[in-house]
Amino acid sequence: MNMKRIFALVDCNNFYASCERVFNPALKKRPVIVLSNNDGCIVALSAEAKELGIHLTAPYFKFKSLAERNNVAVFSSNYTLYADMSHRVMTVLASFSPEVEVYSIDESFLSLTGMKCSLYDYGCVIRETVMKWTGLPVSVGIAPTKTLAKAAAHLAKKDPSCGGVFDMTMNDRSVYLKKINVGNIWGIGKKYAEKLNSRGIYTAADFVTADDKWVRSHMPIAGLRTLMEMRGHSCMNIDDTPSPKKAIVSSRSFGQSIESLEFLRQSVSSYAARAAEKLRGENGLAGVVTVFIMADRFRDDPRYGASLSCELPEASSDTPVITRYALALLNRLYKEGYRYKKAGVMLSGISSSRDLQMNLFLGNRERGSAELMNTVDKVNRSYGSGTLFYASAGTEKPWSMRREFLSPSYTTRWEEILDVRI
DNA sequence: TCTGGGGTCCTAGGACCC
DNA sequence: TCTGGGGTCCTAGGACCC
Repeated sequence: MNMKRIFALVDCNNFYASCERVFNPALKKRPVIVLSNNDGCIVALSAEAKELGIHLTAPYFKFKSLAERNNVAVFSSNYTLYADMSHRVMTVLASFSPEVEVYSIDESFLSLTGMKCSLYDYGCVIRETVMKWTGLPVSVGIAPTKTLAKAAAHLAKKDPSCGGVFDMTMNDRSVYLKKINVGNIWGIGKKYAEKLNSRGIYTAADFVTADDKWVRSHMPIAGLRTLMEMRGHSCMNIDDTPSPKKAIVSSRSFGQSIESLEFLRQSVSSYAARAAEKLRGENGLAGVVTVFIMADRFRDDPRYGASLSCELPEASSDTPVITRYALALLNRLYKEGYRYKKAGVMLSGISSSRDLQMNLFLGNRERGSAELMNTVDKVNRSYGSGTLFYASAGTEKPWSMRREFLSPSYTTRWEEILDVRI
Protein backbone atom coordinates (compact mmCIF):
# COMPACT_ATOMS: atom_id res chain seq x y z
CA MET A 1 0.00 0.00 0.00
CA ASN A 2 1.32 3.39 -0.94
CA MET A 3 0.48 5.40 2.12
CA LYS A 4 1.11 9.14 2.25
CA ARG A 5 4.16 9.63 4.36
CA ILE A 6 4.21 11.94 7.35
CA PHE A 7 7.31 13.12 9.21
CA ALA A 8 7.63 15.04 12.44
CA LEU A 9 10.70 16.92 13.52
CA VAL A 10 10.97 17.46 17.27
CA ASP A 11 13.52 20.11 18.14
CA CYS A 12 14.47 21.31 21.62
CA ASN A 13 14.24 25.07 21.99
CA ASN A 14 17.58 26.74 22.77
CA PHE A 15 18.67 23.35 24.03
CA TYR A 16 21.79 24.10 26.10
CA ALA A 17 20.26 27.22 27.64
CA SER A 18 17.09 25.28 28.48
CA CYS A 19 19.13 22.49 30.13
CA GLU A 20 20.74 25.03 32.43
CA ARG A 21 17.30 26.31 33.40
CA VAL A 22 15.81 22.94 34.31
CA PHE A 23 17.88 22.65 37.48
CA ASN A 24 18.07 26.33 38.29
CA PRO A 25 14.60 27.90 38.42
CA ALA A 26 16.09 31.28 39.34
CA LEU A 27 17.04 31.51 35.66
CA LYS A 28 13.43 31.26 34.44
CA LYS A 29 13.03 34.89 33.41
CA ARG A 30 16.69 35.79 33.16
CA PRO A 31 18.47 35.91 29.83
CA VAL A 32 20.78 32.88 29.57
CA ILE A 33 23.70 32.26 27.23
CA VAL A 34 25.96 29.23 26.87
CA LEU A 35 29.51 29.46 25.56
CA SER A 36 31.49 27.03 23.44
CA ASN A 37 34.55 25.18 24.67
CA ASN A 38 37.17 27.58 25.95
CA ASP A 39 34.36 30.05 26.65
CA GLY A 40 34.98 31.33 23.14
CA CYS A 41 31.77 31.69 21.17
CA ILE A 42 28.09 31.92 22.04
CA VAL A 43 26.48 28.59 21.08
CA ALA A 44 23.07 28.86 22.73
CA LEU A 45 20.90 31.64 24.05
CA SER A 46 17.45 32.05 25.55
CA ALA A 47 14.75 34.19 23.93
CA GLU A 48 15.46 36.97 26.45
CA ALA A 49 19.11 37.01 25.46
CA LYS A 50 18.13 37.17 21.78
CA GLU A 51 15.99 40.20 22.54
CA LEU A 52 19.03 41.98 23.96
CA GLY A 53 20.60 41.71 20.50
CA ILE A 54 23.05 38.97 21.40
CA HIS A 55 23.44 36.48 18.59
CA LEU A 56 24.64 32.94 18.04
CA THR A 57 28.22 32.08 17.05
CA ALA A 58 29.52 35.53 17.97
CA PRO A 59 32.66 35.53 20.12
CA TYR A 60 31.69 36.14 23.73
CA PHE A 61 34.03 39.06 24.32
CA LYS A 62 32.02 41.15 21.86
CA PHE A 63 28.93 40.90 24.06
CA LYS A 64 30.57 40.59 27.46
CA SER A 65 29.84 44.10 28.68
CA LEU A 66 26.29 44.04 27.29
CA ALA A 67 25.74 40.74 29.11
CA GLU A 68 27.10 42.10 32.38
CA ARG A 69 24.97 45.22 32.20
CA ASN A 70 21.81 43.17 31.66
CA ASN A 71 22.29 40.53 34.34
CA VAL A 72 22.71 37.77 31.76
CA ALA A 73 23.44 34.33 33.22
CA VAL A 74 26.53 33.02 31.42
CA PHE A 75 27.54 29.34 31.29
CA SER A 76 30.41 27.32 29.93
CA SER A 77 29.31 24.29 27.93
CA ASN A 78 28.47 21.39 30.20
CA TYR A 79 28.31 18.53 27.73
CA THR A 80 27.95 15.92 30.43
CA LEU A 81 24.68 17.53 31.44
CA TYR A 82 23.44 18.16 27.88
CA ALA A 83 24.21 14.63 26.68
CA ASP A 84 22.29 13.16 29.60
CA MET A 85 19.31 15.48 29.07
CA SER A 86 19.35 14.64 25.37
CA HIS A 87 19.17 10.97 26.20
CA ARG A 88 16.14 11.59 28.39
CA VAL A 89 14.34 13.51 25.64
CA MET A 90 15.08 10.83 23.04
CA THR A 91 13.82 8.13 25.39
CA VAL A 92 10.50 9.97 25.71
CA LEU A 93 10.25 10.46 21.93
CA ALA A 94 10.84 6.75 21.31
CA SER A 95 7.44 6.07 22.87
CA PHE A 96 5.64 8.17 20.23
CA SER A 97 6.68 6.39 17.04
CA PRO A 98 8.06 3.03 15.96
CA GLU A 99 10.54 4.84 13.71
CA VAL A 100 12.73 7.49 15.31
CA GLU A 101 15.93 8.97 13.92
CA VAL A 102 18.05 10.81 16.46
CA TYR A 103 19.40 13.48 14.17
CA SER A 104 21.47 15.54 16.59
CA ILE A 105 21.87 16.18 20.29
CA ASP A 106 18.63 18.19 20.30
CA GLU A 107 16.49 16.93 17.39
CA SER A 108 14.78 13.78 16.23
CA PHE A 109 12.72 12.85 13.21
CA LEU A 110 9.68 10.67 13.89
CA SER A 111 7.62 8.83 11.34
CA LEU A 112 3.92 9.58 11.83
CA THR A 113 2.87 7.77 8.67
CA GLY A 114 -0.49 6.08 9.08
CA MET A 115 -1.55 8.03 12.19
CA LYS A 116 -5.32 8.23 12.33
CA CYS A 117 -5.71 11.03 14.90
CA SER A 118 -5.23 14.78 14.43
CA LEU A 119 -1.56 15.32 13.74
CA TYR A 120 -1.61 18.72 15.38
CA ASP A 121 -3.08 17.26 18.55
CA TYR A 122 -0.52 14.46 18.54
CA GLY A 123 2.25 17.04 18.21
CA CYS A 124 0.84 18.86 21.23
CA VAL A 125 0.85 15.65 23.27
CA ILE A 126 4.50 15.04 22.36
CA ARG A 127 5.37 18.56 23.41
CA GLU A 128 3.54 18.36 26.71
CA THR A 129 4.96 14.95 27.56
CA VAL A 130 8.56 15.98 26.92
CA MET A 131 8.02 19.09 29.03
CA LYS A 132 6.47 17.10 31.87
CA TRP A 133 9.08 14.34 31.94
CA THR A 134 12.24 16.33 31.23
CA GLY A 135 11.43 19.99 31.85
CA LEU A 136 12.55 20.93 28.36
CA PRO A 137 10.50 22.91 25.82
CA VAL A 138 10.38 21.53 22.27
CA SER A 139 8.93 22.58 18.94
CA VAL A 140 7.24 20.11 16.63
CA GLY A 141 7.01 20.43 12.85
CA ILE A 142 4.85 18.00 10.87
CA ALA A 143 4.97 17.62 7.08
CA PRO A 144 5.10 15.14 4.18
CA THR A 145 8.91 15.37 3.85
CA LYS A 146 11.81 15.74 6.25
CA THR A 147 12.89 19.05 4.77
CA LEU A 148 9.37 20.46 5.10
CA ALA A 149 9.16 19.11 8.65
CA LYS A 150 12.29 21.13 9.46
CA ALA A 151 10.64 24.17 7.90
CA ALA A 152 7.47 23.55 9.89
CA ALA A 153 9.44 23.35 13.14
CA HIS A 154 11.14 26.62 12.20
CA LEU A 155 7.71 28.26 11.85
CA ALA A 156 6.51 26.67 15.09
CA LYS A 157 9.35 28.44 16.87
CA LYS A 158 8.93 31.75 15.10
CA ASP A 159 5.20 32.12 15.64
CA PRO A 160 4.18 31.82 19.30
CA SER A 161 0.48 31.73 18.38
CA CYS A 162 0.72 28.15 17.08
CA GLY A 163 1.56 26.71 20.49
CA GLY A 164 4.89 25.17 19.51
CA VAL A 165 3.42 22.78 16.95
CA PHE A 166 3.05 23.42 13.23
CA ASP A 167 1.24 21.01 10.92
CA MET A 168 2.08 21.56 7.26
CA THR A 169 0.18 18.58 5.92
CA MET A 170 -3.24 20.20 5.76
CA ASN A 171 -3.23 23.44 3.86
CA ASP A 172 -1.75 25.18 0.87
CA ARG A 173 1.89 25.53 1.87
CA SER A 174 2.81 28.51 -0.30
CA VAL A 175 1.36 30.94 2.25
CA TYR A 176 3.75 29.68 4.92
CA LEU A 177 6.73 29.21 2.66
CA LYS A 178 6.71 32.95 1.93
CA LYS A 179 7.67 33.53 5.56
CA ILE A 180 10.86 31.47 5.32
CA ASN A 181 14.08 32.93 3.96
CA VAL A 182 15.67 30.65 1.40
CA GLY A 183 18.84 30.51 3.54
CA ASN A 184 16.84 29.01 6.40
CA ILE A 185 15.88 25.95 4.37
CA TRP A 186 17.60 22.80 5.63
CA GLY A 187 20.42 22.06 3.19
CA ILE A 188 20.82 25.61 1.88
CA GLY A 189 23.65 27.44 3.54
CA LYS A 190 25.14 30.89 3.20
CA LYS A 191 26.85 30.35 -0.15
CA TYR A 192 23.89 28.89 -1.97
CA ALA A 193 21.53 31.41 -0.39
CA GLU A 194 23.67 34.19 -1.89
CA LYS A 195 23.63 32.48 -5.25
CA LEU A 196 19.87 32.06 -5.13
CA ASN A 197 19.35 35.65 -3.98
CA SER A 198 21.31 36.88 -6.96
CA ARG A 199 18.76 35.06 -9.12
CA GLY A 200 15.86 36.77 -7.40
CA ILE A 201 15.04 33.80 -5.14
CA TYR A 202 14.58 35.07 -1.60
CA THR A 203 11.99 32.89 0.11
CA ALA A 204 11.13 29.20 0.31
CA ALA A 205 8.06 30.03 -1.82
CA ASP A 206 10.34 31.44 -4.55
CA PHE A 207 12.59 28.39 -4.28
CA VAL A 208 9.88 25.81 -4.94
CA THR A 209 9.12 27.50 -8.26
CA ALA A 210 12.79 27.55 -9.29
CA ASP A 211 13.89 25.90 -12.51
CA ASP A 212 15.10 22.33 -11.89
CA LYS A 213 17.83 22.53 -14.50
CA TRP A 214 19.21 25.75 -13.11
CA VAL A 215 19.27 24.30 -9.58
CA ARG A 216 21.01 21.14 -10.78
CA SER A 217 23.69 23.04 -12.66
CA HIS A 218 24.43 25.52 -9.88
CA MET A 219 24.13 23.33 -6.78
CA PRO A 220 25.32 19.80 -6.12
CA ILE A 221 22.86 16.94 -6.39
CA ALA A 222 21.71 17.56 -2.82
CA GLY A 223 20.31 20.90 -4.00
CA LEU A 224 17.93 19.15 -6.35
CA ARG A 225 16.89 16.79 -3.60
CA THR A 226 16.15 19.74 -1.33
CA LEU A 227 14.05 21.26 -4.10
CA MET A 228 12.00 18.07 -4.51
CA GLU A 229 11.55 17.74 -0.76
CA MET A 230 10.39 21.36 -0.49
CA ARG A 231 7.81 20.63 -3.19
CA GLY A 232 6.46 17.77 -1.08
CA HIS A 233 8.11 14.78 -2.78
CA SER A 234 9.76 12.75 -0.06
CA CYS A 235 13.33 11.73 -0.98
CA MET A 236 14.69 10.95 2.48
CA ASN A 237 13.68 8.17 4.81
CA ILE A 238 13.86 7.91 8.56
CA ASP A 239 17.31 6.54 9.24
CA ASP A 240 16.92 4.75 12.55
CA THR A 241 20.08 2.65 12.48
CA PRO A 242 23.01 5.01 12.90
CA SER A 243 25.83 4.06 10.54
CA PRO A 244 29.32 3.64 11.99
CA LYS A 245 31.46 6.77 12.02
CA LYS A 246 33.98 7.27 9.24
CA ALA A 247 36.21 9.56 11.22
CA ILE A 248 36.65 10.49 14.86
CA VAL A 249 38.22 13.80 15.78
CA SER A 250 39.39 15.11 19.09
CA SER A 251 40.70 18.66 19.02
CA ARG A 252 40.71 21.73 21.21
CA SER A 253 41.86 25.28 21.18
CA PHE A 254 44.19 25.95 24.08
CA GLY A 255 43.24 28.15 27.00
CA GLN A 256 46.40 30.11 26.28
CA SER A 257 48.83 29.90 23.41
CA ILE A 258 51.80 27.59 23.91
CA GLU A 259 55.20 27.50 22.27
CA SER A 260 56.97 24.49 23.71
CA LEU A 261 56.98 21.08 22.10
CA GLU A 262 56.51 19.49 25.51
CA PHE A 263 53.11 21.08 26.07
CA LEU A 264 52.05 20.27 22.53
CA ARG A 265 53.01 16.66 23.19
CA GLN A 266 50.84 16.65 26.31
CA SER A 267 47.84 18.03 24.45
CA VAL A 268 48.24 15.66 21.50
CA SER A 269 48.59 12.75 23.95
CA SER A 270 45.37 13.64 25.67
CA TYR A 271 43.48 14.14 22.38
CA ALA A 272 44.80 10.81 21.08
CA ALA A 273 43.58 9.12 24.26
CA ARG A 274 40.17 10.76 23.98
CA ALA A 275 39.81 9.85 20.29
CA ALA A 276 40.85 6.24 20.96
CA GLU A 277 38.31 6.04 23.78
CA LYS A 278 35.54 7.30 21.48
CA LEU A 279 36.66 4.77 18.87
CA ARG A 280 36.43 1.91 21.37
CA GLY A 281 32.96 3.15 22.32
CA GLU A 282 31.98 2.54 18.69
CA ASN A 283 33.66 -0.87 18.62
CA GLY A 284 35.91 0.44 15.88
CA LEU A 285 39.53 0.19 14.85
CA ALA A 286 41.41 2.96 13.10
CA GLY A 287 43.71 2.39 10.15
CA VAL A 288 44.97 5.96 9.86
CA VAL A 289 46.07 8.56 12.39
CA THR A 290 46.21 12.26 11.52
CA VAL A 291 47.62 15.06 13.68
CA PHE A 292 47.18 18.77 13.08
CA ILE A 293 48.51 21.84 14.85
CA MET A 294 47.73 25.47 14.28
CA ALA A 295 49.31 28.75 15.32
CA ASP A 296 47.05 31.59 16.51
CA ARG A 297 44.94 32.71 13.54
CA PHE A 298 43.81 35.93 15.13
CA ARG A 299 47.16 37.53 15.73
CA ASP A 300 49.53 39.26 13.38
CA ASP A 301 52.14 36.61 14.13
CA PRO A 302 53.31 34.54 11.21
CA ARG A 303 50.72 31.95 10.27
CA TYR A 304 51.32 28.26 10.52
CA GLY A 305 49.00 25.31 10.32
CA ALA A 306 49.80 21.83 9.13
CA SER A 307 48.69 18.23 9.31
CA LEU A 308 50.26 14.84 8.70
CA SER A 309 48.83 11.34 8.51
CA CYS A 310 50.22 7.87 8.75
CA GLU A 311 48.84 4.40 8.32
CA LEU A 312 48.99 2.01 11.27
CA PRO A 313 50.66 -1.36 10.59
CA GLU A 314 47.53 -2.99 12.00
CA ALA A 315 44.15 -1.35 12.65
CA SER A 316 43.97 -0.42 16.32
CA SER A 317 42.01 1.31 19.06
CA ASP A 318 44.79 0.98 21.63
CA THR A 319 45.62 4.27 23.34
CA PRO A 320 49.40 3.69 23.71
CA VAL A 321 49.71 2.55 20.09
CA ILE A 322 47.74 5.49 18.69
CA THR A 323 49.49 7.95 21.00
CA ARG A 324 52.91 6.72 19.89
CA TYR A 325 52.11 7.28 16.22
CA ALA A 326 50.44 10.63 16.92
CA LEU A 327 53.50 11.91 18.82
CA ALA A 328 55.82 10.79 16.03
CA LEU A 329 53.72 12.82 13.59
CA LEU A 330 53.78 15.79 15.93
CA ASN A 331 57.58 15.72 16.05
CA ARG A 332 57.64 16.10 12.29
CA LEU A 333 55.04 18.89 12.30
CA TYR A 334 56.48 21.00 15.08
CA LYS A 335 58.36 24.14 14.18
CA GLU A 336 59.90 26.38 16.76
CA GLY A 337 58.96 30.02 17.12
CA TYR A 338 55.18 29.88 16.73
CA ARG A 339 52.49 30.52 19.31
CA TYR A 340 50.27 27.49 18.96
CA LYS A 341 46.57 27.84 19.69
CA LYS A 342 45.04 24.55 18.62
CA ALA A 343 45.90 20.92 18.00
CA GLY A 344 43.93 17.81 17.19
CA VAL A 345 44.00 14.11 16.43
CA MET A 346 41.84 12.43 13.81
CA LEU A 347 41.30 8.69 13.47
CA SER A 348 40.05 7.41 10.11
CA GLY A 349 40.02 4.33 7.93
CA ILE A 350 37.71 2.91 10.56
CA SER A 351 36.70 -0.72 10.51
CA SER A 352 34.75 -2.88 12.90
CA SER A 353 36.74 -4.57 15.65
CA ARG A 354 34.95 -7.77 14.64
CA ASP A 355 36.80 -8.12 11.37
CA LEU A 356 40.36 -7.21 12.19
CA GLN A 357 42.93 -8.02 9.54
CA MET A 358 45.97 -8.99 11.59
CA ASN A 359 49.53 -8.22 10.68
CA LEU A 360 51.65 -11.33 10.94
CA PHE A 361 54.84 -9.49 11.79
CA LEU A 362 53.59 -7.36 14.65
CA GLY A 363 54.90 -7.82 18.18
CA ASN A 364 52.72 -7.58 21.26
CA ARG A 365 53.92 -4.11 22.16
CA GLU A 366 52.79 -2.80 18.78
CA ARG A 367 49.47 -4.57 19.18
CA GLY A 368 48.52 -3.23 22.61
CA SER A 369 46.09 -4.83 24.97
CA ALA A 370 42.33 -4.85 24.55
CA GLU A 371 41.84 -6.05 28.13
CA LEU A 372 43.83 -3.14 29.52
CA MET A 373 41.85 -0.63 27.44
CA ASN A 374 38.62 -2.22 28.53
CA THR A 375 39.58 -1.84 32.17
CA VAL A 376 40.69 1.78 31.74
CA ASP A 377 37.38 2.64 30.05
CA LYS A 378 35.40 0.90 32.78
CA VAL A 379 37.19 2.76 35.55
CA ASN A 380 36.77 6.10 33.78
CA ARG A 381 33.09 5.47 33.18
CA SER A 382 32.47 4.62 36.82
CA TYR A 383 34.69 7.16 38.54
CA GLY A 384 34.71 10.02 36.05
CA SER A 385 36.79 10.59 32.94
CA GLY A 386 40.40 11.33 33.72
CA THR A 387 40.55 8.99 36.70
CA LEU A 388 43.06 6.88 34.79
CA PHE A 389 45.21 8.60 32.18
CA TYR A 390 48.59 8.29 30.53
CA ALA A 391 51.41 10.34 32.00
CA SER A 392 52.28 11.70 28.56
CA ALA A 393 49.10 13.78 28.75
CA GLY A 394 50.71 15.80 31.55
CA THR A 395 49.30 16.84 34.90
CA GLU A 396 49.55 20.63 35.07
CA LYS A 397 48.04 21.25 31.66
CA PRO A 398 48.50 25.02 31.37
CA TRP A 399 47.06 24.62 27.87
CA SER A 400 43.74 23.11 28.93
CA MET A 401 40.58 24.95 28.02
CA ARG A 402 38.89 27.64 30.02
CA ARG A 403 35.54 26.82 31.54
CA GLU A 404 34.99 29.68 33.87
CA PHE A 405 31.22 29.41 34.12
CA LEU A 406 30.63 25.68 34.39
CA SER A 407 27.39 24.50 36.00
CA PRO A 408 27.23 21.34 38.14
CA SER A 409 26.72 17.92 36.55
CA TYR A 410 23.30 17.74 38.16
CA THR A 411 22.30 14.42 36.67
CA THR A 412 25.52 12.40 36.48
CA ARG A 413 27.54 13.03 39.66
CA TRP A 414 26.22 12.20 43.11
CA GLU A 415 28.15 14.98 44.76
CA GLU A 416 26.64 17.55 42.38
CA ILE A 417 23.05 16.43 42.58
CA LEU A 418 20.53 19.18 43.25
CA ASP A 419 19.79 19.92 46.90
CA VAL A 420 16.12 20.86 47.35
CA ARG A 421 14.83 22.32 50.61
CA ILE A 422 11.18 22.90 51.27
C1' DT B 1 43.24 39.27 27.34
C1' DC B 2 39.06 37.06 24.84
C1' DT B 3 37.15 34.19 18.14
C1' DG B 4 34.20 26.12 19.29
C1' DG B 5 34.11 21.27 18.05
C1' DG B 6 32.62 17.34 15.48
C1' DG B 7 30.74 15.43 11.69
C1' DT B 8 28.99 14.20 6.38
C1' DC B 9 28.82 14.42 1.45
C1' DC B 10 30.01 16.02 -3.20
C1' DT B 11 33.05 17.54 -6.88
C1' DA B 12 37.03 18.67 -9.50
C1' DG B 13 41.28 17.46 -10.82
C1' DG B 14 45.48 14.77 -10.90
C1' DA B 15 47.77 10.28 -11.32
C1' DC B 16 47.73 6.23 -13.41
C1' DC B 17 46.35 2.44 -16.44
C1' DC B 18 45.23 0.22 -20.88
C1' DT C 1 48.82 23.41 -37.12
C1' DC C 2 49.25 19.69 -34.25
C1' DT C 3 48.34 17.22 -28.70
C1' DG C 4 43.37 9.70 -28.21
C1' DG C 5 39.99 8.32 -25.15
C1' DG C 6 38.18 6.01 -21.52
C1' DG C 7 38.18 4.27 -17.07
C1' DT C 8 39.38 4.14 -11.93
C1' DC C 9 41.09 5.70 -7.75
C1' DC C 10 42.58 9.07 -4.57
C1' DT C 11 42.78 13.56 -2.42
C1' DA C 12 41.93 18.31 -1.31
C1' DG C 13 38.76 21.56 -0.74
C1' DG C 14 34.31 23.35 -0.30
C1' DA C 15 29.71 23.13 1.02
C1' DC C 16 26.49 21.75 4.39
C1' DC C 17 24.68 20.27 9.19
C1' DC C 18 24.27 20.65 14.49
